[in-house]
Amino acid sequence: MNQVELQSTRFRAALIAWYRLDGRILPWRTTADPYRILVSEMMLQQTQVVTVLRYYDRWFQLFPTLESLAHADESDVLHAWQGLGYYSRARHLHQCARWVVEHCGGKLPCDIKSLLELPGIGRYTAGAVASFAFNLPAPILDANVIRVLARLVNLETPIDREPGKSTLWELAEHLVRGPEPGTFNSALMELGALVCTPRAPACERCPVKTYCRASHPQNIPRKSVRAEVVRRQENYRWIRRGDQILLRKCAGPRWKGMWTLPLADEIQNDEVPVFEMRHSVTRFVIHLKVFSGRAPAVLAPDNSYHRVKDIPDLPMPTPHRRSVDVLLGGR
DNA sequence: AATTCGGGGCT
DNA sequence: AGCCCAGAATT
Ligand code: SF4
Repeated sequence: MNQVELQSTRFRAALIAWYRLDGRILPWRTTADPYRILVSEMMLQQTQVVTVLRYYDRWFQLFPTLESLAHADESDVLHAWQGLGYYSRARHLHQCARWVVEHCGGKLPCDIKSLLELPGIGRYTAGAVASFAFNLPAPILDANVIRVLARLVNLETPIDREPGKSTLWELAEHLVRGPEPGTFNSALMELGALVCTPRAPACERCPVKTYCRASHPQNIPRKSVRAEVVRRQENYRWIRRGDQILLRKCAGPRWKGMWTLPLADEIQNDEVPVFEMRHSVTRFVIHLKVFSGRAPAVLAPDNSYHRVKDIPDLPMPTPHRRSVDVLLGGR
């Protein structure tokens, strides 16, 4: 065994030993069911653990198996995802379930290449399913692992473009080729979540500090400069006809398949909003304003009326759900 | 390679 | 107020 391999072997052992003692018990860590692993990985994309915990268990009450998800209506799937954001994840997960039930006998594939062909599954999620559900030595690279590995090798180039990205993938690929690849990947992520944190890493209690080359870990990872924030205003109408409200079904890509208030095309200077709020979509800060309106003579093709009692069951993005709740509650 | 896609936790 | 988060798809 050469020097590098010897170091790697000890590194893996130290990290896994720490994880067994200090790792958190999370719902998706106490199962090897590929469906449950997949749902957790889809929900956790760009979403913090505490947020996912509010959705995870309820998901399986609604869709206990991959097959039940495959047979569900997209509207119900989006409704269960309501509030989590990045709704294409829900639509892709639904499409994924239908594909696997239709073409794979209801069993998720375990090899990376097949997993990558499924909708919504990229390099990270494929590796996560392969390693967590099937215990295969597939690398993962998420925000936690990026931070840990970049600091370990003191990577000072940007981690969100080449050649930094490939450097990290190769390192992850090398390290996972040891015993218990699934546990190792979990441990790597957990170190990033609990010890090797973004602002102030707790190096003094780090189980792999003797392997770490970062001189100023708080300055790593480095990222490309992000786009400037752009402010936008969006105007909507509150149109009531008896016990019904006019809504619009989004055709996407933003909020595709979900219901919002109908867009207002022209606002007169003297109109005063009946509701307003700010919310953000990545680099956009959106000032949402709702104006009272009259029922249009001709209904736009994507608009339709819905009874007040049915609105809770429609999938709606958070800002519009809040608008409707306030406007209905404040009668 | 750059941009888009949500929403909330945390400092 | 700004940064960050178990990323993927599209352009
Ligand atoms: S020593 Fe510090 S910077 Fe290095 S891996 Fe551990 S926590 Fe992160």
